[in-house]
Amino acid sequence: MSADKREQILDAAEELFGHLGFEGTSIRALSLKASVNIAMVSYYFGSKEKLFQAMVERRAGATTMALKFINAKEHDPWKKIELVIDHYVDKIFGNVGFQRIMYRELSLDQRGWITEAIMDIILQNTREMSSIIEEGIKKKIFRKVDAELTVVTLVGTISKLTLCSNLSCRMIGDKGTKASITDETNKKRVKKHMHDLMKAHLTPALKG
Amino acid sequence: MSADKREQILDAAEELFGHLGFEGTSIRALSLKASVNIAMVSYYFGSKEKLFQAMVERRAGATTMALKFINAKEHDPWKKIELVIDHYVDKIFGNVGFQRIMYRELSLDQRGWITEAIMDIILQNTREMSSIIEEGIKKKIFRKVDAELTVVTLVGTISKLTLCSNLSCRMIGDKGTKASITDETNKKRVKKHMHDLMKAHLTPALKG
Amino acid sequence: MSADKREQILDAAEELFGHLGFEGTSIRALSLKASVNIAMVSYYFGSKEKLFQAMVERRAGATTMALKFINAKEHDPWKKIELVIDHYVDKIFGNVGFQRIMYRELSLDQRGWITEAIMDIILQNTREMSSIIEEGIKKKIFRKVDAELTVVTLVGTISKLTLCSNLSCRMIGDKGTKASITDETNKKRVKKHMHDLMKAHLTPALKG
Amino acid sequence: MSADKREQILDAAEELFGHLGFEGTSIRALSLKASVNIAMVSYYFGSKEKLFQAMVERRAGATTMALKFINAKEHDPWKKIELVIDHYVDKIFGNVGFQRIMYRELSLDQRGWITEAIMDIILQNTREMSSIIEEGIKKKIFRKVDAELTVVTLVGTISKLTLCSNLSCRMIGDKGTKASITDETNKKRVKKHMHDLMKAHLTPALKG
DNA sequence: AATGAATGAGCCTTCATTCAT
DNA sequence: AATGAATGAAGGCTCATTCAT
Repeated sequence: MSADKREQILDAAEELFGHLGFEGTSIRALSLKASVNIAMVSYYFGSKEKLFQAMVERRAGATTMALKFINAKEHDPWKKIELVIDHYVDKIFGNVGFQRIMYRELSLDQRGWITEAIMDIILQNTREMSSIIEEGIKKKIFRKVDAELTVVTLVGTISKLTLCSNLSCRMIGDKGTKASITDETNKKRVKKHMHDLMKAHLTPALKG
Repeated sequence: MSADKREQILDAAEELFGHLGFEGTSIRALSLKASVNIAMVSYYFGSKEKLFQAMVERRAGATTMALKFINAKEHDPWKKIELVIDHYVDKIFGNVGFQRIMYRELSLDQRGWITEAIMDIILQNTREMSSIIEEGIKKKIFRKVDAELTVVTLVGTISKLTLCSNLSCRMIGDKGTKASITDETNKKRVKKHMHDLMKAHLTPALKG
Repeated sequence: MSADKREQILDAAEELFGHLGFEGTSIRALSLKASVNIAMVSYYFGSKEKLFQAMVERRAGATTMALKFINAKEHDPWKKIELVIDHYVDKIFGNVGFQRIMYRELSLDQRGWITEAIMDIILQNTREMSSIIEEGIKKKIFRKVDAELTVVTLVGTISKLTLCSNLSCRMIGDKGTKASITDETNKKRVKKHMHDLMKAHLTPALKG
Repeated sequence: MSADKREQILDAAEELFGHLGFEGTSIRALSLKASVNIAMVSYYFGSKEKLFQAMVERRAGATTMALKFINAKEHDPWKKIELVIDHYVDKIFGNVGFQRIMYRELSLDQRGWITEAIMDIILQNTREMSSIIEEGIKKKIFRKVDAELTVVTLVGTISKLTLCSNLSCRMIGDKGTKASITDETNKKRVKKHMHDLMKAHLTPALKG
């Protein structure tokens, strides 16, 4: 059955591209991992590059329009920020592999055709975040901060943790434990830190 | 002259590895860029991997022990944080290419031997930062925050900006201008944001 | 319907083999041209080689026994030669594609099994021609020429024109016109030349 | 040494392309035949197609301007025709392999870039022949024949013999002997036939 | 009868590296 | 010290063919 093997290849691609990079992953290794014949990649996707593209698009479809829902709801900005942080951490921590692929690709000058696609995926979410902060500022509920860089801080903190998970594990301590950066304990800790940080950052200064 | 060609190769390596990745850079392209014979890479460095290692080590030497100086001085924690931010932004923004290489390498499972080396370089600095924050907390000058994750935030914000410079330019606005993320205006804006963020984040809450 | 698709494949084969050669024609291209499924070639013919064989045999059947009729009739040698030339030119000019395939195949050392089949087709006709000339010589109506090489001349002249049609167009002039080598005007010109040549070549020398 | 292996490859190319065709010849077979590493073809020529081109150009250089010499000399047209036939037969019979490659390539629609080059080589010679015949006609030494088609006859007869040597051997008899079409005996026979044919064809008719 | 999926061998090319000079 | 030539492995991809339905 077609759909089966196609998915096997896409899964293998996500894993291998994530760990070894595009150039570091051979079609032979891919077909071995997916337990399919080496010719199936060309058969289903046409080429290695098109497989990469298909893999990005598959994941992109599931990633987009995630935060719109939150922003649309009639919460006050504080609640929205809280929800956004929780949602974003859950989403990113739940899909570390693909995150790596996207950010690595953004840092390369190969395959320019995909940069735009990836940026669109990311910008869609960051713009939602920006608009929440700007709304809070306009309503005088938030302090007048640099909204765009605040989003960078939010996104950057979480990216840092997931992209360099080995490094992050060593940075945030618990040296003895071999816990993954994405386990529940860490997830809670990160959410708490982000809530705390945003609370302090966005709360207007007291008068007098 | 030996030293000359060695440096030419290392320069070419930094540029090409930065733009195309390790696997995406061929020794042929490297030797062309460096204007040396193709056999020189193996001749001087032994192999492509060892060239990579040499390039990392060259840059690492110039990068390490940068923040120790600040921490040693007898500033109060607030001043130290301020200095650290300015210094760190300057340093990272001044060497975007090598940053990319390091972080991309950390996200790959190829060449495990180098991960440790890179982590050491990074951890050296982040630990300095951590110790500043923890000192401030102990002295009750700073609020009792998650020191380690605060460092992640600091480092993550700046990494985000430099690693995905195209994306960042589109995130932080000034849509009309084609300004680089690392130009002076942006550098000042980033420093200001970080100062502002840390001020709000670390200032102890007023007593009731 | 079976017969239909078989013919479609054979037609496509004749065209593609003619233009691209046996090795240069892929089964994929073939099935696309014939608008049939890619598996049909193996299904109907067993293999690419057997399809080639079938195509040769189909055309061979229609080609053979063409000149026998002329030789059998009770014409005098001069009339026979005239008829043979006209008939041969008509036949060859009317089927340039297959001619190309045959002669190209004869010049290759691939697929030896088919060489014999093709040679039989060709020899059948050239022997008829030989026998006409030899009959004329025996009857002292023709000069004592090298009958076999005379046939080579006859056949070679026409082969040359059809096999390298682009070249021939440029050789026989009318530079301005983009006329095909096989159009009516050229056909008449070629027949006239061949009649003229054979007349001069075969007419016995005057005595005294 | 460079020149050595380059020549070995070109020699192997001429032989294998001649016998198996361009598509029918693999680089592996080529490198085996030439006793060089498989990567040397790309190293010296860049690609299979460029090797083909180089092979054609090498032979073309040696082939061109062969007949000009004859035409320039101050012979009468009869002597010139005689010399041309002898020279042409010698040349073509001495290089059957390359002839095959050229004519096969002319009959294919692959690699259009080379068709022009080959046609130039051939046309150079045929135009010399044409001019000789036309000169003879103008001087009333030759009969008023179709000069261009006469050249086609001349060239076509010889092409026929060399391109389909197996066939030709069976056409021109001596069935018992396994003699090559290009051996001395056959060469003489062909020259004699061509002289004889041209004599008869070009001699003006006697006046009444 | 007819097909889309699947196969493994082979294609040409480029790779990092080593050799002879 | 430095190089152009040479190597064998591996690269992505296409091939003719067969399988399961």
